[in-house]
Amino acid sequence: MGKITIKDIARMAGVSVSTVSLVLSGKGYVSDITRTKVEKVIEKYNYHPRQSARRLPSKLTGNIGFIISDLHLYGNEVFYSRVLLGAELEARKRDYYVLLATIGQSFAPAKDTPRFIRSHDVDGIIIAGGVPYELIECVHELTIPYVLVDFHHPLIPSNLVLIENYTGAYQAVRHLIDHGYERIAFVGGSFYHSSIKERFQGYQAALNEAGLGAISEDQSLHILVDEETSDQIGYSGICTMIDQSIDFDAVVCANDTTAIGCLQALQQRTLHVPGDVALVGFDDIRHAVETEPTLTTVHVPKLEMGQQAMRLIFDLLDHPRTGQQTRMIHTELIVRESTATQVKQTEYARERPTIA
Amino acid sequence: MGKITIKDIARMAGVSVSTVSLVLSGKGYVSDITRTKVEKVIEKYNYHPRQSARRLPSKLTGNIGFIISDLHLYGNEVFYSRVLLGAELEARKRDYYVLLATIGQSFAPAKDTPRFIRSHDVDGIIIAGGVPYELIECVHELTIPYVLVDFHHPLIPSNLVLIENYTGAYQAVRHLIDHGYERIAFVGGSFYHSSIKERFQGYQAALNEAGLGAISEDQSLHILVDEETSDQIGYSGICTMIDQSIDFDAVVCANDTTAIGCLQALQQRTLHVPGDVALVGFDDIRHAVETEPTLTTVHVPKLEMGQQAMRLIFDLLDHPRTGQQTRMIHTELIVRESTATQVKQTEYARERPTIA
DNA sequence: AGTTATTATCGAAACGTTTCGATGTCATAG
DNA sequence: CTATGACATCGAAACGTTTCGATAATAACT
Repeated sequence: MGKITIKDIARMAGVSVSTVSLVLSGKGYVSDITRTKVEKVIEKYNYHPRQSARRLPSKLTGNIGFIISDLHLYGNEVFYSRVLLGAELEARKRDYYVLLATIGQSFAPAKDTPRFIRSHDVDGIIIAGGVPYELIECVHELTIPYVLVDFHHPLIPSNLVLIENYTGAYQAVRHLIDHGYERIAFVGGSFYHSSIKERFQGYQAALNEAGLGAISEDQSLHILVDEETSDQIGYSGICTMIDQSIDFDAVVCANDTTAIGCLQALQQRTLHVPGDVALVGFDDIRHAVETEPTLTTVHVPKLEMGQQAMRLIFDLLDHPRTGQQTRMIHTELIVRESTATQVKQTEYARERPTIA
Repeated sequence: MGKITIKDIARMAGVSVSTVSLVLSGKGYVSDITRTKVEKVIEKYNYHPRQSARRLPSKLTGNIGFIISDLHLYGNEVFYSRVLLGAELEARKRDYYVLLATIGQSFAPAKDTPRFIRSHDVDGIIIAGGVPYELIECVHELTIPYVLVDFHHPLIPSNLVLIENYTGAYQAVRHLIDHGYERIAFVGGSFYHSSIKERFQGYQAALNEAGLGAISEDQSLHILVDEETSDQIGYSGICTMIDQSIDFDAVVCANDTTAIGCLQALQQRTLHVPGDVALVGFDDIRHAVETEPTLTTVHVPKLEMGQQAMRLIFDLLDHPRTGQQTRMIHTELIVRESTATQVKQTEYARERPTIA
């Protein structure tokens, strides 16, 4: 059974190949009679045009490359997997495919360049999360549009999809202050990832504005380790502060994973959350509702980030002369048990998978 | 800058298009002089043939579809993300791309069929983890090869990549028995996923063989909830057993996620692991080394599973007349703190990301 | 010297689409 | 009655490769 082609359909419908193509694309003029006739044959043989043939005459490939650090995709966080899903959902609408490439921590342009770039197999590129700057520089040289999600290069202007980290952290700290907490610590990883830095700045701003400038400048309350943000950092951060008899009544974390590390350390040192210490995360990963107590955190709509990134790519494809764009994704504080003593009740993650 | 084509290369090297193609593919006869000349031009202009054009004459697309339940990909487990990475690594070697599709818990053939199947855009399909049987039935109807990873249909014979669940669980239980544990419980989820059933059977076999048949048949020691295996099941399973005053000194879990749920419950009820109760997981997910205590578990090489699946697809593509194949992936017991009281030391996950 | 292999190169067809321009048909307006 | 324009259909070129068969030159046999 050799695959059915447009020629077969044309023959069986008694029309020319071009007419079938016209029906397929909905362009040009086709009479209703002919259209129905052709559609019936297409339906009957379950014909679908072959992409590779379809893409040849047009200069496009119908693919978008999605690049992510292996560390981000295969670490504990499901964060970027959901961004990927969002991108895929959006791509689907335009019949585009997403090609995935992971990239290590170091980057050598010749060797590590994702092959879909070398083979001209994508019409656009999405880069999610922190990656080596060299990669961005390399992609910037290309003639195809690209979008950075939750990251950016300090010098190169790019199309961006960013989280409102500053506001999110600000609101989290504000919430703590409103509930009477004062000695609020911050635990996080490397500022290489600008999101972390912005969260820290939002934390400082809220303190300053509440007249707690002393706290915002008290370095003994700031655990800022220069490595990838992780639960390890949270765990050891808390241990350090306790061992050094630092006085704190709340902890704001760079992300949920860190917060979970903090939680473990606090519980191991028999400190009660939120009784002795309140705890706030960031991201609202699924795990945040599975801890005991559940975690107050700043919700980040991951799916939406992926969708926005893909839409931005399409916009750039449709309007090549557009300038650089930045799209902000807004966040929302989700108050759970780790900052408030309430009646416990089963709660589910805010973001349910969208099936399509 | 219109893209460079094979024609441009031919012109600049002063040879025919076919000769350039010959150089590219390494087939046929080309003199060393010509070859070097052509290669130099290719190098100079950084020419790479366009896939869509390349794939047209051949009947193949150069893509492999990877289907996974959204629940598996976006749940807490990183398990199948690593299988995907393994598949991608292997695909890369043959210049194939992996197209990802997620699928919900229910499946309606017309609506939910991944679009790369409808559009004939893949040469083969890998299905990872539990999916609705209808999907397998649908894929089975197709004329392209497909491989099931860590799952199978009870009636349809397929090409399979399976884990040695039985042996793995057997060894885990054996290990517990050897260390004097006797009242060994089993906690797990639905048998819809055959891996879970096999693990349970391995558990029973080890007990029976050690003359502990009474335990292997004691249903009060078997928490078998008919839903997706999760940490919730572990948590509530332990609570149930304790509340009913069931006597147990060890727990074998259907997977690590469940074990982590168990651990939380045990610790909350102030039972010491492994002092009061020993705990064994399955899968060796990254999280297993981040718990306190670290988790004894059965290591499953996830990357290798993906690689094997992709290699199997290629084998089937190369030798179309081959019969159904099943490839077993072997497991290994990793003893950590949750079953033995040892000096604690930092340990890293066994499976480091392979960067390529 | 003549036949046959082997090596080297090339022209042209083929792959399955889209799209451009040509050719008609048929109303409607002048 | 003829010009115009909208509608309908089609043939053929084009997209960038691979591959088949042709041609030719050289080498290796009788």
